Amino acid sequence: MTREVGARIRALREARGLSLSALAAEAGIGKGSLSELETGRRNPTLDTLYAVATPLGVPLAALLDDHDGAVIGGGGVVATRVRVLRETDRTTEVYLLRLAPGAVRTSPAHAAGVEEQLIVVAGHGLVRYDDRTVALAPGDHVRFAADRPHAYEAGPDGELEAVNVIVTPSSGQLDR
Amino acid sequence: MTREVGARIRALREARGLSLSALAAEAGIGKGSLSELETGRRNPTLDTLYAVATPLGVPLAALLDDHDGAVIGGGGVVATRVRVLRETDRTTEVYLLRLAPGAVRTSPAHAAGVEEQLIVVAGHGLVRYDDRTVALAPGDHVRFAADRPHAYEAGPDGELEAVNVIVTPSSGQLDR
DNA sequence: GTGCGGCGTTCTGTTTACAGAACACTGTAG
DNA sequence: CTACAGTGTTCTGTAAACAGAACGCCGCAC
Repeated sequence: MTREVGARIRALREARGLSLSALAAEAGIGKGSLSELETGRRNPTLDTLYAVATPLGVPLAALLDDHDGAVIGGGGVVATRVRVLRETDRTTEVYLLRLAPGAVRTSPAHAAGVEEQLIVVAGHGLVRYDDRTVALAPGDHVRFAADRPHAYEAGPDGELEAVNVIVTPSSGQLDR
Repeated sequence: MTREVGARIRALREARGLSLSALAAEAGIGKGSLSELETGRRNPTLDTLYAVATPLGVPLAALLDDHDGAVIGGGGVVATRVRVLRETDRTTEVYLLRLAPGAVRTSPAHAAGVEEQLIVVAGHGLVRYDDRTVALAPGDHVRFAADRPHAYEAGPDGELEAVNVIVTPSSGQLDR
């Protein structure tokens, strides 16, 4: 996570032809801090992130990569965010999940009212929610409330690939 | 800044009917940390922000409020982000600036290629860039390269209100 | 060759974010 | 009334983010 953010900052900085020292000076932070930040060895503070984003001329979200195409994965699981649609009453996120054979993706409980759906594109596996375990095969569709812990698990003999849609209700005052 | 983020977290938490203790437990952080974070007395770490965003079921950007309608101001200056349009080759941001009488908004140099425009809606003031000082009156329009430090200044006898458009070229690898 | 200015990294002491405990407060049960 | 389980706050020691200095490296001038 910090590694990705750091790499993104370095890419943005180099794209602008700025030296590390120059960006640190513009941002008003120590260049040692920026060096360790870019190499992912620091867990930056909100202040620091903001200080860096400003002279780079990008919104903070660009550093966090919280947009379409974000890749969240790790540990045999790759989740590519295909689409985020923020509407007044709900946010819908679409991911393409790919799990290596045997890999498990566990999710903590989301907020109340969050619903997940899954359509298997390829491979076999399991999804666990509540006390149920449901087998997954290509073409299968699952829908469940995601306000409890749940997990996806790829079968042992092949990659599991699936489309995952998460709908989060906005509970009123999310947007103003 | 930390104050705004904290307030937003508290609003999201209460909207979901979660107690502070419960959210802290779900996020895996100390409840003292969350308390001080929500009251704006802490400058949270990237890890902490991410830990809090996850059980709330929102993307990180929702906590940072890096979207349309964001209010950036402070110190006699209020900047309301009216619109952000992110395209493949450039990002365009539109702000409505309001400066209290005598207030000054200084900007550090943005990245190379960034261009700003200003249309004065009401009031009088000055804009400084390069070595030039240009007077502003209602209806006036200014356009300049923002890759050098620049400043807006409201006149002494009334609020200055203006539309500010900032165009940042994407320099290739910003989006992937 | 010797300087010297720039680069990014690593090192130093100070500040502070962190987890968790102790705390004060409120409502409910008995 | 006391006991208690819940709330959010403030306190305490530890880990780490911070600014800035010191360092090693490279390229260029001379």
